[in-house]
Amino acid sequence: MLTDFLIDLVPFTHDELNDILSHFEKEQVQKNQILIKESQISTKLYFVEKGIGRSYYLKQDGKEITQWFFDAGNFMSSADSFFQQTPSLYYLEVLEDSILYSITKGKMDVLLNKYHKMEKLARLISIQMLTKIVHKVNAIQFQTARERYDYMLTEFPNISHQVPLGHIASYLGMTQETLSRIRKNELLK
Amino acid sequence: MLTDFLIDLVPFTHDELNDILSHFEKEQVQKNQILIKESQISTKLYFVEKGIGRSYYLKQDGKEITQWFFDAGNFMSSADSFFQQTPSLYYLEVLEDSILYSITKGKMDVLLNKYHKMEKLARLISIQMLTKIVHKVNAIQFQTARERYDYMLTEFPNISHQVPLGHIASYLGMTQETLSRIRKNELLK
DNA sequence: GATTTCATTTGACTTATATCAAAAAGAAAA
DNA sequence: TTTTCTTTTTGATATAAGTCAAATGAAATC
Repeated sequence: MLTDFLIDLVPFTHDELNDILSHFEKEQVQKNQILIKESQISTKLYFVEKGIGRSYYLKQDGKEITQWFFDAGNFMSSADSFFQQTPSLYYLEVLEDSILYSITKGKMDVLLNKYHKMEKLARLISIQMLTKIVHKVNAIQFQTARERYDYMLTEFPNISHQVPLGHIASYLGMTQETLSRIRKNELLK
Repeated sequence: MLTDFLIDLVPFTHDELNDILSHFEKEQVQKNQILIKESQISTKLYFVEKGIGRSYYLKQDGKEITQWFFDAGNFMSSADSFFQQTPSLYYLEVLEDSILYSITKGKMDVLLNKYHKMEKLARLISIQMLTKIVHKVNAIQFQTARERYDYMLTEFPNISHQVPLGHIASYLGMTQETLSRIRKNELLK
């Protein structure tokens, strides 16, 4: 699955691909395990082979705000913390028992320096993330709570019914109660 | 200024830098000129030497929503449209008489293929943009109208008093009237 | 300087969503 | 099964921000 993801973006040769994959490690992590805490500097980038992850932060009043969901088949990270080695703005956790492939910052730098194509890959992934987050901003900035939920259903169809209501509500910038009411009305439509 | 921006991110040699700069063109554009329209595929990436730009889109009811401001000293583009050659989600316009340096997609591809370091530069710029937009989402998602305005003042101190009120209001996801009232109260503080 | 045009402010009223509190439903543990 | 704990739903009320409309102010044009 990771292999497919990589060659879809950049035409690596067989040898290059094997070299790159050998820098990753397979990790089995259990539900609710935290991969990075807020203010820590991220040392690893993850690819979600199986499972679901999310990033979140705590408001002053202690409430968790989900910032992003990471579905299987995607990279998962506090991207700016990993690439720029700055303190993470988020916690990163796994919401179910999951299988991840991880690569350390050191090994990633080796690959980025060794392969021109690897830099290209990293650029393409960054732009993909940028595009996705732009979609989220557009959905959240000027839409009603109901329209935001519709965005959620199209952007994360799998996730929408697999994670606690409160996580989704905070991701969409609304309260749990509001989301519960929206879902109820959605059925009556 | 463009030169400084580039060498700050990647240590290009003198020759590399000259080669890269020779692929850019200087453009003088007038206030309110539109650089890309929604649904067009972006052919150029711009660097703002002098002036201010913004990206925006139209809601169904015809209202303009500002998506981003581009201050002098930054790249300006519909990034996903330029790099992925997909239809732009936005209009891109200049808000004052400006001086821009532009590079076409074709020339950019030449540079990206020629220089490993150029790919790195593009990656770093993409991640910078990603970081900035993440900050915006955080500000907008769960803060009051007043707090959002405070974010605006810190992220775009120069711009906050140089562009029409309505542009800023829609950027922050509030109405013009609300922003006007916030500014009034801000003075009384 | 007067006039038209565009941008901002102010006021009165409405509404979507938040908040607070409690009940119901579902899941996990005993 | 029963008990306990967690998550979701429902109800009543409050409030921040939106809408509509008019007034004021500033800039551009005659």
